[in-house]
Amino acid sequence: MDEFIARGFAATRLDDIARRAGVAKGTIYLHFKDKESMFEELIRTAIVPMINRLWARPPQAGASVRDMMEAFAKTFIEEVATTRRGDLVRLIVAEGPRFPAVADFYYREVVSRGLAGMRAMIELGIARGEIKQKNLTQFPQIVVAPALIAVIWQSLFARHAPLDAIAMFRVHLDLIFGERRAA
Amino acid sequence: MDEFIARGFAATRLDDIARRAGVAKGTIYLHFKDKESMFEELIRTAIVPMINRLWARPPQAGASVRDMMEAFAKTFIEEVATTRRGDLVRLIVAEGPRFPAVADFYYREVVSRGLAGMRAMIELGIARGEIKQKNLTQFPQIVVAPALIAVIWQSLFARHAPLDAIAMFRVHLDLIFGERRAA
Amino acid sequence: MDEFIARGFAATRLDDIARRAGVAKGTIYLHFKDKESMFEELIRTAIVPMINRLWARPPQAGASVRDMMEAFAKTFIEEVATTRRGDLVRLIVAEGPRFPAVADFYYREVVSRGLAGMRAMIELGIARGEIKQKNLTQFPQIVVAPALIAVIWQSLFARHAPLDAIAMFRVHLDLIFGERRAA
Amino acid sequence: MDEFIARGFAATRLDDIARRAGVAKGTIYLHFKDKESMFEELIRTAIVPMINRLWARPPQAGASVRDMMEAFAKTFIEEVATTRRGDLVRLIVAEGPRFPAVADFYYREVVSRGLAGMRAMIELGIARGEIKQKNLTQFPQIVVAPALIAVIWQSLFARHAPLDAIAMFRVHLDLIFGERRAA
DNA sequence: GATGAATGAGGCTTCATTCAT
DNA sequence: AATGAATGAAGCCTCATTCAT
Repeated sequence: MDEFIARGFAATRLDDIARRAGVAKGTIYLHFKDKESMFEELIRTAIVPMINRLWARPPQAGASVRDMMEAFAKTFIEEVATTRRGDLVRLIVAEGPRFPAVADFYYREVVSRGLAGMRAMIELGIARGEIKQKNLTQFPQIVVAPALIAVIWQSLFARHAPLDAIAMFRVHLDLIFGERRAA
Repeated sequence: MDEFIARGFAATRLDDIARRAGVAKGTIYLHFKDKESMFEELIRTAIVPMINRLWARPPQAGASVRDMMEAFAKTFIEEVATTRRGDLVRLIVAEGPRFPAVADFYYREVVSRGLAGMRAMIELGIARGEIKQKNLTQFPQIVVAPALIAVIWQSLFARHAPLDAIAMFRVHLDLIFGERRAA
Repeated sequence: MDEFIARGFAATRLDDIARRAGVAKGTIYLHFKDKESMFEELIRTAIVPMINRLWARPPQAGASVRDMMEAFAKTFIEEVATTRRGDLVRLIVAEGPRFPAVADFYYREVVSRGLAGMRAMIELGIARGEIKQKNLTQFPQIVVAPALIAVIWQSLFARHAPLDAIAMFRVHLDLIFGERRAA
Repeated sequence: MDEFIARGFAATRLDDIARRAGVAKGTIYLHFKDKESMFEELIRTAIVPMINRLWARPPQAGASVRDMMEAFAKTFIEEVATTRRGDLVRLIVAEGPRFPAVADFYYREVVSRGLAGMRAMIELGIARGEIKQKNLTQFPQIVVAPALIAVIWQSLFARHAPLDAIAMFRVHLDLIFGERRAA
């Protein structure tokens, strides 16, 4: 997987994968039909731990919705955006159009579920009066958008200008929940 | 360019490019040193019209900052996100890490300039009292984030669930400027 | 090697080499980095048996220096000049300037060693009184020169006028040792 | 011609020839049928001035045969062996087997004529009593051999060990004419 | 006559895939 | 089950040759 992440599907050689995996090239074909299906299966299995990381920290009992979202964002940024898992997301964006099976799987397992969870949180926020804006429910993507920006920024522009993703996300939450009084 | 967008750098064959361009394979090498520099130069020249499209419609005289941002977003979504130019952005995200020259150029010409322009608009909005939240100035990325989401959604998930990018952006602007009273 | 000898480096096709070797084209690259290093390595390994042939027949115990030189020349002409090994020498002359590594190796392994051996023989000849001319020690090349002529003549002019290389060398030895009384 | 000498037939590009000649590539085809015939014709025309150089200095009236040969060798070494014309000889040795027309022409115009001239000189030397060894007449190649060695040495081994070709030729002439008493 | 842009055949090299061991 | 040497299709690139201007 690391090889695919570093070089993309086409530029990754089975030779390198085999060496990295510590097996012979032929052995790969005992587990996968060909390079394409290996790529698809690897992505699938790599996504699972990412999902687990994301949903690992359950919201605390008495937490505000804002705290929950902030905790979620913190997890995402620390566990995904700034790690190799973030490049996994970029890899999916990069190869998705040529691997519909990958895009499908990612949509089903990550995107739609993530958005559903986010929508639930928004509705809770509205119900509790923390969130004023009702129509946000229609577009939970908006809440997540800066997190995706962070992922892309990290691998494309970090060396031009570092981005404090957590600070950015706090400002974003200020938009949604209103600014906090004290820092 | 269309070939690169459709297949990515590595999977694109010079044969196809030549056929599409209506020239012989050898002719390509009268214009480009090799496949890599062709890719980089094509991207560079393809970005320019995209920039022009984006900054083509000047803000109207008496317009509010929100109107300006909405107009900008509309332009972006209509001229970029829902066209082949959007795939160009995705291509840059996909190949950027392996083509630093491309990422650099994109950062310099599009990202840093775009963010600077956006920051200026935010400051104007704050000065005019349209925008309450002062710290938004630090992260103009937040304003643009849903637009990027729209680009990615378009080419990865559109067939699973269509996304009304303009409506999404309006909701996002509601967060920044406060909800409008009437539709 | 035969292909390189027959056509020179540039005009030799890997296709032909592979076919002649009875392997697929790709197999070549399991043994050599590229065409150039294959050429250099092949030449190196082809020179070794040539050297062995040359130094194979040890000078007989009671032989005169002239006999030793004549035996050496006979070996060279029979084993090199009139065989494919002679074309190897011509190949080195032809491609040497463009393959310094080849020229270097040939100088080290064949030329400098050969000249050293020849110089030793000349000194022995002088010590024994067989050779009158002392300054010949400075240029052992002179002794070998007709042998090289024979190699070149063989592949360039043999069909215009055959050359009896051994007879020529005997005349040359007559210059060095003085004419023999009987045939 | 310089391009062919520097790189050999196959590795020389018509592009470079045209640039060096200060004409366009197409213009070459107004003068030559193709690359091969251009090579052959260029070699032919390049050989002519070499021949002229060689036979330019006529033997002086009262000169001894040894003086004549020494003058000839001096001319050859100064005008051919140590100049680009020497590489022309090496080029012919290199490409001759693949360009029979070249080898033929060279044999006819240079080799056979040169050997005939040399044989005449030898006979004169024998008639005058300068040369003792009668059978040298059969192999005038022997007289010329060190000159050819000098040419090859120059382009292959000069940087390993410089060779004083004129001194070598004098030693060689000592073999033929007997050593001179004083230097 | 001269040009040089365009051509496309052909060469070198890579690498996914196979299969005898 | 595992190996890795061998394969050969396919891609990039070069360059002799052509031909419209």
